[in-house]
Amino acid sequence: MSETANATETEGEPTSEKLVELAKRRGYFFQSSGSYGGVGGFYTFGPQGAALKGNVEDAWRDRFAVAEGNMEIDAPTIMPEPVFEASGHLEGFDDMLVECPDCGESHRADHVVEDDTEYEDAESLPIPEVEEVIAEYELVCPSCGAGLAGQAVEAFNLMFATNIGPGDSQPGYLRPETAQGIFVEFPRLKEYARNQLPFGVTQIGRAYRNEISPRRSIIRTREFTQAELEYFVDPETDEPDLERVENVEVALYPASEQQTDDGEVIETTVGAAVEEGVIGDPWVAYFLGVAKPWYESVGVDMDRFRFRQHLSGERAHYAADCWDAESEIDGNWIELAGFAYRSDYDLSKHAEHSGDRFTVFRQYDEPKTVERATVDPDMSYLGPEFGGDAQTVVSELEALAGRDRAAFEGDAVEIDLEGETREIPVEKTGFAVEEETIAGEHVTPHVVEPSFGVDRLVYTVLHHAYREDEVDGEERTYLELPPEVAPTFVGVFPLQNDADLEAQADEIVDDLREAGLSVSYDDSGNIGRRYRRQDEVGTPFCVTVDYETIEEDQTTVTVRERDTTAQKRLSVDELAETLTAIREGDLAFDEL
RNA sequence: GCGCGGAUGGUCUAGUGGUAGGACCUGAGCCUUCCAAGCUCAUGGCCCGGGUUCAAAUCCCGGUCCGCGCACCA
Repeated sequence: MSETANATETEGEPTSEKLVELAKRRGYFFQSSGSYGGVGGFYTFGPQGAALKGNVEDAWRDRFAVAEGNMEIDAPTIMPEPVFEASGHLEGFDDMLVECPDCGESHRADHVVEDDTEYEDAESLPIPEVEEVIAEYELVCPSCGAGLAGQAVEAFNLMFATNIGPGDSQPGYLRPETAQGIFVEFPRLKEYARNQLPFGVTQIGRAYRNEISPRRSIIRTREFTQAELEYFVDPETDEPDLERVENVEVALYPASEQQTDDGEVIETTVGAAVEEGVIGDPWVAYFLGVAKPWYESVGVDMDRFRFRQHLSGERAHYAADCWDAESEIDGNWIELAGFAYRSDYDLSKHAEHSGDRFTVFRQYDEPKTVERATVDPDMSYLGPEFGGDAQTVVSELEALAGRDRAAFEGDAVEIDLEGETREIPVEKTGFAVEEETIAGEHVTPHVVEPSFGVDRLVYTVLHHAYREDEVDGEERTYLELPPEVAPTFVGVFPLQNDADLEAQADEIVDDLREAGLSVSYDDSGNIGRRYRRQDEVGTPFCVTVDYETIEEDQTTVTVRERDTTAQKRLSVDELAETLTAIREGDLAFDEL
């Protein structure tokens, strides 16, 4: 796979340019709203692209939801403002930009302030204050040195804002990641998991970011598809089953290697990487081990694939360890997925903001018995006695019972009420020491988050599948897509314009479609042209009906394989069955 | 958001102040017993707006979009 791949990389225009052209021409993807001049950062997947993307999503679902025993949900793309107040996107997703009046460069205003003043967390300052600081310190443009005083600082939030319902009473935002839709519904989702940790919830869907500068076709867009898994674990008791992935070979690029000049990618196994502490968190290691063979199965070239650890500065403060899956495109590494241990950050934030309970009850092996001091004050006494302060008195009594049981040993208990010491007869407090059985405790689960970018993966799969070779002296372009994800699985052709051949071919098309295969019928031009057409969209097999097919008793057709152009004769009766087996990966063309 | 470069049929491209040509693709037909062959015919285009001009696809300005660099990428 890799030899031809590298050959196509070495000369001529970059594969990306040829691929983008092919994608446009053959219906993989193209810029949206072209008739209206186009709009930056939005792409439409054409017939081939939509099928490929759908197949990739199905493969992801099979592996990360079905095979892992996780549950999939489908949440809205619009959520109300409080969700993003809790998640931190409303504030943290906001960049402050200031433009230089001389050279026109835009800079992060908070960075300018932090670099040249004693302020350390300028991002949290309100904008007018940042403007004042810039004026006060006479800060200058980092590029050209011109004064920035008096320049407006603009807030730029990467979330798309909208209004829910008529008027502007309820602001909402298009989600900048699919994850919040899972976190927000946690209290209900944990019920579906029967309150048992660990459990995982997946979601495949669109997310939106109003990027300042979308780039490089579908690699960085404003609307994109994510496939995310939020795996909820009990941080004290749950451990991944590393044995299942310990022998998976991985290429790791740890932070320590990135920080040296001649840092190298380490070829190792998941098991060894955990043992040697290269991967800090075993859950992250587990999912790296699941992801690697999966990426290979959908067509990512493993010679152009690695896991890169985030540098400490790159990592969110709550994340213990974070790795990205990366693929190489024309010499550049792009992020395909992130694997982060997010601790209880997300659930705690939503618990705090919503007031709902984002915990799971962890039952002790043995119930614990504890003594607890309680009060049950006689309000018919406290009310008349203390009037409006009665509730304060109750609170004081409760607190006192918790911290100083001995205070209730006499006939009266003393409490402090606004600096004044007051006495209350113990018999009126309802003081009691009770034995209580505690069966367990409420735990906020920690979250392990493998988060996949689907569009970038589709791009990588196409890019890594792109091939140029020669057949009988003629140049050929083809996509070496794995049969499992190829948008069209088989082309069916009559050898020539001939009513009998066409009739037989039609019948075969019906049979194959009935068997659930994606079939393309083509009877135009000569046979070679039709093969090349299918090669270019990556159709793995072509079936040709010739005169032998209709003359013989035992009807056969030729089946031609895309990558080698080799042909074999197969009986029509077993055609659907054989091709289905190949698509399922149970049979190889070579074995026919 | 800034700087540089670009935008001509579906795709790739030639070109000039007087509204455009090629190649491939696509469709119809002929030919053709397995790899982009040949022949005939057909469809289809100057990114948008303004300005200069008798006349603008061409020159100028603005915008949109694309590529690259800077910045950004929670």
